[in-house]
Amino acid sequence: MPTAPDKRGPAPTLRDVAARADVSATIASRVLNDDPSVRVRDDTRARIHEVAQALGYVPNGLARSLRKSRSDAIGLVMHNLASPLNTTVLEGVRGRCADAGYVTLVADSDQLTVDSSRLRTFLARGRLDGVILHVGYGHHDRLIEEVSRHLPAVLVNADLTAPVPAVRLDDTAAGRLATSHLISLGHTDICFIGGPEGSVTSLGRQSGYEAALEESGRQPRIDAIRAGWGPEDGEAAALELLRRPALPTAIVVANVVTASGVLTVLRSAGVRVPDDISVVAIHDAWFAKHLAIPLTTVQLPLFELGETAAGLLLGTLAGKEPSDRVLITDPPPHLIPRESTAAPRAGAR
Amino acid sequence: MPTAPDKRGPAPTLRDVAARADVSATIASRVLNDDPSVRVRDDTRARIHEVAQALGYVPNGLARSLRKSRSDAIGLVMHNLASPLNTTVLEGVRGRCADAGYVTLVADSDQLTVDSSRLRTFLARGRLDGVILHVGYGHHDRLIEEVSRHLPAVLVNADLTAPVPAVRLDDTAAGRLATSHLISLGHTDICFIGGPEGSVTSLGRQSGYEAALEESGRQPRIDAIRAGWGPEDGEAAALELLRRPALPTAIVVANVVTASGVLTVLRSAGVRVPDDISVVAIHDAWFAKHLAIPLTTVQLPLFELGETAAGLLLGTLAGKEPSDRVLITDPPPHLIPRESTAAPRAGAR
DNA sequence: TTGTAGGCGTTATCAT
DNA sequence: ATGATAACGCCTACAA
Repeated sequence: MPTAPDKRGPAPTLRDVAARADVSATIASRVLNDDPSVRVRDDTRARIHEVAQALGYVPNGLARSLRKSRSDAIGLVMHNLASPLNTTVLEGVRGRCADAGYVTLVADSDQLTVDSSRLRTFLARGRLDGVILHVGYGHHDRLIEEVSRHLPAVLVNADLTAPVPAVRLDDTAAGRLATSHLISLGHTDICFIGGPEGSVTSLGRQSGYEAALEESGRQPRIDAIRAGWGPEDGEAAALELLRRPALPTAIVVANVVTASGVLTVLRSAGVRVPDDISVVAIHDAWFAKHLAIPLTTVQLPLFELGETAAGLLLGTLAGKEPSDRVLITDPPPHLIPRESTAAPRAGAR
Repeated sequence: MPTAPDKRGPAPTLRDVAARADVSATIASRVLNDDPSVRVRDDTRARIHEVAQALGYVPNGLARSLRKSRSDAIGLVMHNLASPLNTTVLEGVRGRCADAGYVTLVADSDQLTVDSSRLRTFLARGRLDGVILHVGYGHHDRLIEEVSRHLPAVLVNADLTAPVPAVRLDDTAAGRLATSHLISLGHTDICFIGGPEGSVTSLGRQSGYEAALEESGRQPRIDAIRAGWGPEDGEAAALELLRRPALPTAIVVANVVTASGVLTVLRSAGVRVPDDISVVAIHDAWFAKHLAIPLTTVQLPLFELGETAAGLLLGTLAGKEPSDRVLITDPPPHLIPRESTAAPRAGAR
């Protein structure tokens, strides 16, 4: 057990260590930081480490950062942390940063937008070396502009073409995969339930859906409903569908969370999945198999998305010239078949 | 639009502002910080603000923190961020801290435990004013000891009695509420599916379950299964139940995530909920209504848990003497009835 | 092989 | 009403 310095009294500084070890602060600093260009006698080195240990010396990160003008900290501005999808991205970011010796500060994009003093607190110069922005589909242009003016920044799944490096998932490929899965089961009457108005993520998935339909040849019918990313948006969209004279035989939902609501509404309406209608959603998550009916999904590399964004930022900080637009194609979208998709009923159109 | 300082060249410092405004750094500092004890001519004050604005001056948080020896940052060491339950706690913490002008650094407890150099990076003296530890049921005594030796700390739902302030939910009340709901529906043969071995959270909920049974009078049968907090633990527990010669008429599951797995397995086994068996779980979450069957839950104030923990820590930092053990009883556990609970079948025991 | 001195940007104390 | 100075703790030329 290391000797506890006990929380009484001020924490020992480098000079305390140096004094006790009978060397100058310079030597102590260089030895403790494993500076290879310093040559000290082995016993001196040992003594310094010993004293540091005994005193429970912990270097002051603030002073170090001030001196080196880098904080080894990055900021993550995140939209909707309640979504497990976003949490996965966060984990990817945090993991990669930790590997590189960086710590991660988390902020909520909505709060930062509402209260500009919070933004300033967060951006307080020196505290952050860079920022990753995952701000959703809202109108955060202003926030992005403000942040990227102060610090190196990377955008994740951003909906706008800002002059800032950005990382995206391959939404088109995902939409195409989901749709062609249905087509290969024999479906032709397929509806797309998308995200909110103006979301390029949703638009990308929709264009994949359309592409797959067109490639299938047979006079496809494009049928897209705008919804949102929440479960209640899925409920609303499903309700809208139910008001129609006839249901399509299959649905592609742009998001697994939205799909949760779709399935629940279909169930309470007595519509059987997949007998009456097939459903496939984009993004996999732990709960997909536990929904009203185990949901067939297209898995996208969310964790890698976070890692890539972090890697890009860290690279920039290390002086590399960043590619300003990255599309994550590896691993590619991956279909996870469960029970919500099947061939259309014999009688169905 | 504020004049952009452009990212070229070093950021302006307080001295730059002072020089341009033709005052000393002292005055500039005090004016910009609204020090009430400084009396300057209005035009001087205006000039300083103007220059700061024009230069795009942003104070350096590092230097300020170093000088004041406080960073206005707290650390959150979190276990299993993948769980939406934990995310809610995080949001509570982050929200309360942001209100108080603090930023939040997030770390993963497992990583911190595995790699001691990461712990040191995270704790780097000066960077954090305090730490909130939400480390789950694992054996993190060592981590907790280490952290709390360096910094003021608050524990959340911790499983051990450490000499550190701690905040807990009222697990006993939750377990009791869930169970008495079933009892009032007429159930007597009720099984409890708990969390992992040694979790005091689970133990607390179980003791509430037992208390409710005992209070019901009629020769209760205690029947508890140890499981875990993940959906797959719920699946395993349900499978175990299905191997029995006879099923109980109702189940209390200690966690809504675990319950997801329970419901899914019951469904694939053809056991109807709530006709054949009722299920109630502790903790509410957005997905509860979207599961194999909409799940009756007992809602606990997770967000408030985070807020309270943060409040306690911030209070300590402000010099208040902390109460060293807080049980959150307000709002009290709240039953949210859905479709997974009903009276036992007439024929049932 | 080791030490000295200066400065990172701020703010608090004391002086004018 | 304003300014000079020192100090927070560390790192790193440069000097010895």
